[in-house]
Amino acid sequence: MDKKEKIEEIPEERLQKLEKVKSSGVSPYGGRFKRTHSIADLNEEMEGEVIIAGRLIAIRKHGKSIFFDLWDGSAVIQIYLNCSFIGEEKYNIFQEGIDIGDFIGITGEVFRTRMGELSVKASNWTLLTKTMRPLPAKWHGLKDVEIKYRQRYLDLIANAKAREVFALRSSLTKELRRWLDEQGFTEVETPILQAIPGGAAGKPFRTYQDALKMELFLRIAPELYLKQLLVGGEEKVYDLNKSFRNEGLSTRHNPEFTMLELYEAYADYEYMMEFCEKLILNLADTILGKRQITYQGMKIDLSPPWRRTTFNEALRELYNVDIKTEDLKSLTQKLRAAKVEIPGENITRSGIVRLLEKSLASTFPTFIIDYPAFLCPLAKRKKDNLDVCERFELFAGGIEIANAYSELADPIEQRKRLYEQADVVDEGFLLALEHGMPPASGMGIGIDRLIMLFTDSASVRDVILFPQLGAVTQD
RNA sequence: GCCCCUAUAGCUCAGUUGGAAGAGCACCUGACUCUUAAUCAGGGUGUCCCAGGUUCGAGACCUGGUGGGGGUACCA
Repeated sequence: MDKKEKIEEIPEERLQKLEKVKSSGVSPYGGRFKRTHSIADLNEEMEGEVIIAGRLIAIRKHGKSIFFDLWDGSAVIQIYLNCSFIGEEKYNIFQEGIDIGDFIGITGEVFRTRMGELSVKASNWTLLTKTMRPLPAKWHGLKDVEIKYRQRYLDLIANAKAREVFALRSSLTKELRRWLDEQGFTEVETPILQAIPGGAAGKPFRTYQDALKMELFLRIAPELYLKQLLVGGEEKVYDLNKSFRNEGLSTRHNPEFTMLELYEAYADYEYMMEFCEKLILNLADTILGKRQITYQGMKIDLSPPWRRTTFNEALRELYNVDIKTEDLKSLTQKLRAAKVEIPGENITRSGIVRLLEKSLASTFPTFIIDYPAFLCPLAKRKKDNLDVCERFELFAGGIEIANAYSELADPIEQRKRLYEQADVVDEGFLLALEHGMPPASGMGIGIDRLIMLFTDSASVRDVILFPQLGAVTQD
């Protein structure tokens, strides 16, 4: 597809209008434009002229006068363009050459129309950008989800809900950083390109470093590096990170996703549960201003303390199985007997998580605690029950939100447990542990999922500006 | 990976048992100096996702493919 063909795709009438404004001596693309106000700033008491700019989003032509709506991201205001006031030449160029979608600068006085609408009576207008394609939707909104995701800018123009979600996302991460700083945490950055991806079970993306002639992987989690910082003397660290997992996509999984991972020395998972409550409640209070939320029709009360139930209790309650006395195989058999569909040989960690997710679509956030040790190789075992680890996961609205544990600091046991699960292990991490890591607890929070919960979004794609989609066909 | 649903105008959608591609808005032409989903008169602007097949005839039926959605699997 060459450039010439691309130009031919632009609607003919837009090309004609472009020529029309050019031949009238109006530049179709402006430059720096000094505004005196944002549109939201405007009010009736203003004296003299204001200068504003924005995108023309609706127009009502009346022969010798035109009303149109100008939007600048802060607000919308009506502009009144009058032929005899602004002059016939300027009026006619506007009338013939300007479209919905164009960016316009306006100079004029604020006034109220007979119908009572706050407006600006234009004494001059400036074309700032000519638009070559029509904007979608006026009052249908934009519904085509593929266009929403591929051309997010159109979604942001057409749908207030989309603007709200991403504004909330921005203020949430901002407040998260502010609060963590207030708690004495240090924000750090850890490698995205890793030679041995660790800290989680996901399948990594592969890449290649030419200069070093080595295969590298995009990280699946920052965990092993953050723990090395504890060895190095940091006591409270976090990495608000993008991690990457080369697996199937779903309403809850995007291949690249945002996660908060934090570690605190001298803490354990009991402490971390309280910390988790405080962290999420602070966000709910400051960002949402409430603790009662609705997610996909479920009313959820965030008031603390949140329910805690052990992994074993949860499974016993739901399926009458007791993992204390069974291994993975008999657990799988019992669950099958309880009519749980389990493909493959044995149930997996994520299979169990999904069972819990489904059954915990409850009205309270719930900590599932004390997981079987074989499900968490990086967590510390409980003193009084070595088959179980000090780990919790937080579920709310049927979504897995957080995952945390008391960290395993024993390098000998850590080496054993990692090699039980994988052939290639990050020896650098084990070497660090051998130099001594203080007792600590760490937690990961799925930021995309937390935003889903806070914005009542059904899909993770609705809270990620540019979610991963398939290839566009070029036929 | 597997199963189900889905793709028609710029947008939102209709299209009957297979028989001349439609509506509203947008857009274009004209009228109109306080409208706000402006109004009035006129105009259809289309690779019916793609490639085959069945048929006298396919937007519709069949096969394969692609994109999208949902479910399921993988995600210590």
